[in-house]
Amino acid sequence: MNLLQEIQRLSSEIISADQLEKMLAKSAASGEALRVKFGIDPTFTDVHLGHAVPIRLLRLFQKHGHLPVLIIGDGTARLGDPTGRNDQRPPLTVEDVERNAATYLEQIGTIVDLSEGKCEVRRNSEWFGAMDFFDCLKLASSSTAARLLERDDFKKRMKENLPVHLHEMMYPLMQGLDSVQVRADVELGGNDQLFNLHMGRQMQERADQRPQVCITTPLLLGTDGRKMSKSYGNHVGLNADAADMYGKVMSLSDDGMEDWFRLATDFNDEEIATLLAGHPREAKDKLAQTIVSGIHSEEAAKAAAVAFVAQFRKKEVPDDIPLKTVDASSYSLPVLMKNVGLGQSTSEARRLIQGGGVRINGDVVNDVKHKVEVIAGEEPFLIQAGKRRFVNVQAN
RNA sequence: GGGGAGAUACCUAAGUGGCCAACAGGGAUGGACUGUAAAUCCAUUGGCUCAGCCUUCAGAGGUUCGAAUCCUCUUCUCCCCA
Repeated sequence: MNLLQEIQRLSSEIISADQLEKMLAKSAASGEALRVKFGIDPTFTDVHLGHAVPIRLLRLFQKHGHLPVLIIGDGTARLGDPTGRNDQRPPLTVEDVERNAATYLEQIGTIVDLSEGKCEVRRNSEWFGAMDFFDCLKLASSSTAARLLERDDFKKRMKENLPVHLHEMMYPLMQGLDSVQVRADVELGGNDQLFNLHMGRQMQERADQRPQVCITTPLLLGTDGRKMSKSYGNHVGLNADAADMYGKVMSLSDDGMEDWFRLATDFNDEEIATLLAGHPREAKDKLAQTIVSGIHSEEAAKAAAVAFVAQFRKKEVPDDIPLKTVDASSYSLPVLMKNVGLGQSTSEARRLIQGGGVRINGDVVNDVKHKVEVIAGEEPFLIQAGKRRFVNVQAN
């Protein structure tokens, strides 16, 4: 498989493949690396496996000698890419943005080599911070309302009578200006970024630059088959610990495995076909171990797999249970549970108890009035809530 | 600027004076079954010192024995006209 084919395997749309082919050929001949732009907005801290798909593609370019240009959207973060949610994002402070950016780079660094000369990291506040209102007007004049309203997300919201704020409409222009500023040859982005990527092309043309090739990557769906999102809890965070990550992948629906193998591992198509032909559980174990190995280590992945089997198939109690201490006293169970973090409120704990989901030292307790004596100097005892929350409790 | 419609719990969405902590669906959580898959079934889904009490229906006031429901003002959104 040549590079172009490999790129195509990991992408859903390339504008245009012909242009990319020519660029690659030219670059190979001249030895001049392509500048491959990828932008991220440090609006939150959790980068998940879905975000990793374009980053893995970026790594592919890097492996072939091209230069990743990572844009930290510390300017655009001020507004956040419009998503159609109508909740107002609280404005991020400079510190938030910096902290998020640092976390992002750390997590991205597990996939792409960020070292000097191998990668270029830019912040778009570099140019946005220097613009005054008249510059903004000039930026705004580079497109039209009709053009911007073509964007799916805006179109949809207009149709549903939801607000579309003016500043949101500036977002694609800002992202486009990034491309002009860094003279991108190629820009990568998720499926939903196509419009923004196009805007970069258009704006580069206006600035007399060669328009970038736009490549979008398929959306990696969450473990439940819906869009991967932290708010659905169906995501696999890149900063999750090995055990958690392994467990999350194991909860993936069978239908999702093929995509996950292709987009989140390095197996080739034949290997994937072979794996999928076997027992789904075995295939998923392979998938989970491979993903955990890539981000943590092979040993961590093996350990996670062993612990997982023990805990969920043999229903054993895991080894590393957090120990919480409370004042020695007599507690009603719901209150004690809330105090040790098993539940947000006593009402929630009460529900868990009534639902039969609470065990003390292995025995189900379904009496909400159950009293627990925590006595100084005694061995800790175990409270389990649901399948996977364990806490040891002891008097402090 | 003028006129009209609307804001209900995580989401969608009923409710137009007492039967409302608020129908229904989704989601989520717990349980059964299992491969922490899917499908299915059951329960729960504001808080608390839990047979009771307290705080919720955009916000602030008001009417009433009693308001998510009626009135006034405010904020926000959408539509039509200018």
